[in-house]
Amino acid sequence: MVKRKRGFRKSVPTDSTSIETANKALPDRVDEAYIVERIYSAVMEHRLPPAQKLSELKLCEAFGVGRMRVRRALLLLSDQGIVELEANRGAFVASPSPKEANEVFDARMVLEPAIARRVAIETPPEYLAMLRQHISLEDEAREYSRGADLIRLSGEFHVKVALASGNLILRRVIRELVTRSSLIVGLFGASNHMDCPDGEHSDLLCAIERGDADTTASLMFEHLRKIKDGLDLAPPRPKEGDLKDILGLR
Amino acid sequence: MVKRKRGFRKSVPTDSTSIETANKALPDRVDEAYIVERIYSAVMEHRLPPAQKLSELKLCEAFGVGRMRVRRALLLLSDQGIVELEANRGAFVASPSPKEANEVFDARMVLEPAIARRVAIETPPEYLAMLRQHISLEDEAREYSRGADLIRLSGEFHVKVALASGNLILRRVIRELVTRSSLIVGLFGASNHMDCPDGEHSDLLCAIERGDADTTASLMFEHLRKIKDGLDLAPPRPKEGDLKDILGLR
DNA sequence: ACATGAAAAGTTGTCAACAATATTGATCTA
DNA sequence: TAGATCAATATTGTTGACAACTTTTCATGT
Repeated sequence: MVKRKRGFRKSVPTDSTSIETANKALPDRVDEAYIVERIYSAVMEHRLPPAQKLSELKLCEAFGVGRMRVRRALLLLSDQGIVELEANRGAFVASPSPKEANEVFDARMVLEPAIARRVAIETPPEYLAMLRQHISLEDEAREYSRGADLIRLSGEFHVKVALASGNLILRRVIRELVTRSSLIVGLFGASNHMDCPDGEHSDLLCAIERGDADTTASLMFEHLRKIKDGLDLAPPRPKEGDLKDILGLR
Repeated sequence: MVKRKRGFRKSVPTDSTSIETANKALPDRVDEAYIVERIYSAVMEHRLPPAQKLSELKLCEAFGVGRMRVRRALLLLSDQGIVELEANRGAFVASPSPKEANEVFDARMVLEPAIARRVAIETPPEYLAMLRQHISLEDEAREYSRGADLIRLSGEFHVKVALASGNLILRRVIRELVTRSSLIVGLFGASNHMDCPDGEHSDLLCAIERGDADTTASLMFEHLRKIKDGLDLAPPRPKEGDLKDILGLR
């Protein structure tokens, strides 16, 4: 019989796939939002690969929390397309199909230029400073070849641009899409993957700073198109049930 | 004349707090998504007013479901800003503050013109037909003064425009915002509330049909601005803790 | 009559046991 | 040995009981 040990929340032994790789002290009160947040981060940093099993028990131990909290967090994540729930089989990090990948980038190419345009038109100076600082973080990560950080920062830039609109709803929408994009890049990124080509974030910010709305929107659009074109979405991977088709047994 | 697809609804007397006002046969398998869907609809039709208590027990009875399902549905709804969860007090239909209301319409005025523009540029004909048909439904509801239907249809039009992009992510984003808008209109709508001024949806569709992207985007923007201007967002209602301020006890 | 406070009732939050399903592993057969 | 069959194990899904908290009711004293 397995006895459930609940409540020890310090120095839980974690394997390489653990989402607690970057061990942080857990907050006093771990709620669903916190678990969601941590899984979000792990996905953004490519520490949680697509299709990774997310066992309830392991999550319970990792966060020192009862099963209910974990299940609620997984439900929220599945509602946002970050996690896939399979009945009686459990939760897995989502592995988007090429079709879904297309849809995500399609949505981003519609939404993000509009948001960026708005930011270019009117933005409090403190947000511009934040974006500048972020870009220097990216430069630093690139200089020291800190790949994991660069991946995360590249995504976060887009979230911060949305945040610069001052509208948390827009930030939330983009954050969801950026996180899913992180999974997509992990799956379909070609070997020469430039998640966010070098100078483009800087160019974008320049356009924003000088209030050039049209250029900003178009730079954002092209930027996203470049990322998408860098993916290898051609072969729609067969799904489970398609074996019959492949073997000509229909 | 317009053929009404799903026309008659048996008028069943129900108490005012039931979300099952429009009694439908429950599906065999009621899952979280279904409950969420029904509450969405009830909010869109202004049958569920802001701040309405959503008791777990009553929802369990209404849907013939265990408490777990209801709780999971409420969690999803709260994540989308449709419902507010207060610890140990339960779930209430959200009643957005003027600030939140501003944020919602602000987001819509950024996103929806961009989506509409995209629809104007390229849309499968079947979607255009769907939009035309929808407008005739609106006309019919207006002609027969079926207010509840008109409210719902006015919101649904915006969702369908997003759907016409062929991108379900965009549809989902807009649906969430439209539903929250429904709450906002219920709270702040002036007496002469024109949820969606008469001919504007039709004008918008015309611009879409002739592929005039710029006009489409600008019509959508102005349309939303008009709706927002029709709201009375002036007096930021005091919240709980502000009593001290009011009484000058700070 | 009013305010105060304690008990009662009702609702939500949490947990643990149980049921249902999936996965693993051992055994058997051709 | 490869494959199939079936028991053993592990994981997830569900339910009901109980704890924690809030709201209501009611008794008491001024």
